[in-house]
Amino acid sequence: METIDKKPATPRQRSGKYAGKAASDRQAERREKLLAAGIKLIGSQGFASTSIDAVCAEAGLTKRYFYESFSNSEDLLVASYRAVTQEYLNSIMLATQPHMGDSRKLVRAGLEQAFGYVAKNPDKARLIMIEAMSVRSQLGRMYGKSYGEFVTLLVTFTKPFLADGGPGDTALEVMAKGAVGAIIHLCQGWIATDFKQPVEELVTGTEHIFGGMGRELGVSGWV
Amino acid sequence: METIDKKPATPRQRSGKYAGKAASDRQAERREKLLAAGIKLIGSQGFASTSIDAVCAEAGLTKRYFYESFSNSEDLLVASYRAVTQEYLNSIMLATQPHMGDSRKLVRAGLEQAFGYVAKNPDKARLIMIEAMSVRSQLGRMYGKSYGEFVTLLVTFTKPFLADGGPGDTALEVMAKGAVGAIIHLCQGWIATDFKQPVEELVTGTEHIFGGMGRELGVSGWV
DNA sequence: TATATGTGATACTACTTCGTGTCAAATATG
DNA sequence: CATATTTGACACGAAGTAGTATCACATATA
Repeated sequence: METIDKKPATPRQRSGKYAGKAASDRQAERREKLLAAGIKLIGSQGFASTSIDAVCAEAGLTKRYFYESFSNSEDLLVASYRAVTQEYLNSIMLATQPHMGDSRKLVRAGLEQAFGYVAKNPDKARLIMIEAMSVRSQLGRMYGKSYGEFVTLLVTFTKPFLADGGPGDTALEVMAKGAVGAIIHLCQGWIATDFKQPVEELVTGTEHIFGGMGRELGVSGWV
Repeated sequence: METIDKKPATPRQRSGKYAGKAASDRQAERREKLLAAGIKLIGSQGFASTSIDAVCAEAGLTKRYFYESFSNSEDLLVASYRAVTQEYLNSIMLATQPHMGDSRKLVRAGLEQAFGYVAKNPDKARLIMIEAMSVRSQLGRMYGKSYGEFVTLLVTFTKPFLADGGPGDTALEVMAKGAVGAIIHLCQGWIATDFKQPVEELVTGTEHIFGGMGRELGVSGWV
């Protein structure tokens, strides 16, 4: 019983194709479906009451494929968070692109998109602004990465308009973080009260916050 | 079998006292213990991973007494949130009391306490600034009540220093909400990164935000 | 056609937690 | 002492979920 004297017929070679698609494509497709389902469910029902089973049902897949792409539900939340944050930031960058020369127009366009996106995508907004907080273990990383990108975006936008003699870089960074916090907090309250307040009021109010910061920093056009 | 002919001996009268204390006192005492246990556990481990059993164990009581004071764990979270928020706001009011006449000193004292409290009470800060978000059903109410009090506090502080010709009341309110959001967001990031950044940097940076708002509003001493 | 692999439905185990119930010991009062 | 209430420890059922395993069927290749 020490040797195998008969090979199991023929060890067939397979390309990995199925339903006309390559294995990696099918896998990526499944991951996308799960991500979309996760965003929808977490954003609408909350992370705590979204089970893996429910996500799979929404995606039209089974648990096996969930664990193929994610190791647990927190993993899905983090992935969803990063995907939506990216989309959010991109949409803001796109909206501000035409106004890079005029700081006032830049701010207004940016804020209109920052609040407008939330109104148009309440589930996604809930996900990135509220539910993301649920993950203690990943919270630090999240702040470091995605919110950090938002802050970097703001600092990048500001620098070209900056005069000398304002606060140092450290203070500038804190101010940018604070500005991001102001927007997020206003959105959270807005979401929590079912978007009752007109978007225009939020934009205008936030514009004043940015205006004040512009004055404080000596930005041309605001002083 | 229609009449009861024999009274069950003597229907004793009891005052309700036990261990030398009145019933309502004992009950309030138990509630306090549970609240303290809840604040400690939710603040340190997070709401999601804090079970009612654990809270009872921490409080040295049993589940029966939990349900005597709270109807479920969310109820405890809401109560904890309100208690800590109250304490937080009171501590800020106390710290600013001596500087009501000088807007610059007022802002600095307020900010030092706003951030100082967080550093001194990380668990409580985590509770009110991070974990409180976990309760979808109560979120609206929270925003309406306790954060609203913070905003009101800010508007109240600002009004006496206000000149004419600034933005309207609606914008002022949005600005105040934004300012609260800036502080909260900075605290969240600070907590998430284990208080690495020096508190002085946060205070100074936030001071600039308030300074800018002061300029924008035409507050005397800031323009 | 025969075989290997991908797929989907579902079963299953292990675990946790909630909310309630039971029971004996401790304390107060007639 | 006898009785009623309060307390604490623990038991219990119901429900939900995570993660794994099983099995029949579909699809590709020699």
